[in-house]
Amino acid sequence: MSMRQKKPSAINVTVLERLRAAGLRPTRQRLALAKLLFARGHRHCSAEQLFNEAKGHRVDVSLATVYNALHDFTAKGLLREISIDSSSSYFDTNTGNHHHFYFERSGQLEDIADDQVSIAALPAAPGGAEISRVDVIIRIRA
Amino acid sequence: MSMRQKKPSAINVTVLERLRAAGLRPTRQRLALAKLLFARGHRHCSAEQLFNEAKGHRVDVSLATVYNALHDFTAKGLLREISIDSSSSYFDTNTGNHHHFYFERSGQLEDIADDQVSIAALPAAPGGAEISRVDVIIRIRA
DNA sequence: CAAGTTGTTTAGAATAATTCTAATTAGACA
DNA sequence: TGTCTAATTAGAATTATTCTAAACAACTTG
Ligand SMILES: [Mn+2]
Ligand SMILES: [Mn+2]
Ligand SMILES: [Zn+2]
Ligand SMILES: [Zn+2]
Repeated sequence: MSMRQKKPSAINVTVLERLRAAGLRPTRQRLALAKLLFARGHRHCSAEQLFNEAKGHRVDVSLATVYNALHDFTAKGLLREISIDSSSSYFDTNTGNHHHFYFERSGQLEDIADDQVSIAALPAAPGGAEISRVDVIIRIRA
Repeated sequence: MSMRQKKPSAINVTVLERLRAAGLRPTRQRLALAKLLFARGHRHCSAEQLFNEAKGHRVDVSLATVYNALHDFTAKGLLREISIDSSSSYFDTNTGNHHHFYFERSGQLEDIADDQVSIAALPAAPGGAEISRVDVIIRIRA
């Protein structure tokens, strides 16, 4: 009974399947990053944050790979990219319809469930163009 | 009757008064930039755009000054800064309540009058914090 | 399993928007 | 006009992000 054999845990299997289902090769780096991102609850995370978190967990991964993974995950619909503060963008593990509180002082984002906001009237897109999504951002001062 | 005396035009007087009213010294550079920004209709303008426009109008002004002016104008409420695309921020000459179409392909912004959007329900800010503003962005694909 | 193929990772350089520094210039106002 | 203070500027610095091209690893096929 070798100590080498590591049986993949439930969370690892889930993450691996998510990557495969998205058409992304489950590399060591992507698995580790996806685990950090998706292990528990929804989050809003910058590239730098994820990179530091990886370092903290002894996950050896380059910053370029963090950017690659975040963009690949976003392209496959596993993440949503949010640019609110021009200083850096956030990646949201919640890809469903929802909105945000933005705390101007701290730069934190907090989810607002879709049904908490009701938009009664919306103008038609000019020229009948297709709406890709509607973002509501409630900015909180201080 | 000297050709040197230049009587300030109506638009120049207006711009000068706006700067003074805001507590900003009406310098040659600020007057020229404010004229470009506020001369006609509302606009959404990046620093680079304004800088190039100034060059086109033979307004000799440094890029640092363009940034300084845009931030000073924003701090005094003459402009509103908008960060939608993480690649650069826009400055909006419309500082009243309104919302935006964002054309993902071109990066253009278009105003939506406040009364065209009706938000029936909004969650309370956590901890009774003060809402500084609510932004609605309708993203248009293609 | 052993290629062979293709996608991924990476260090480090490059890019680009923005900010900073420190020296010069120019409004304001007595 | 002279003094004071704020604004402008060139150019360097900063910072998030992207690019390059070489090494590597996952997948496929035989
Ligand atoms: Mn991005
Ligand atoms: Mn800014
Ligand atoms: Zn979210
Ligand atoms: Zn606007």
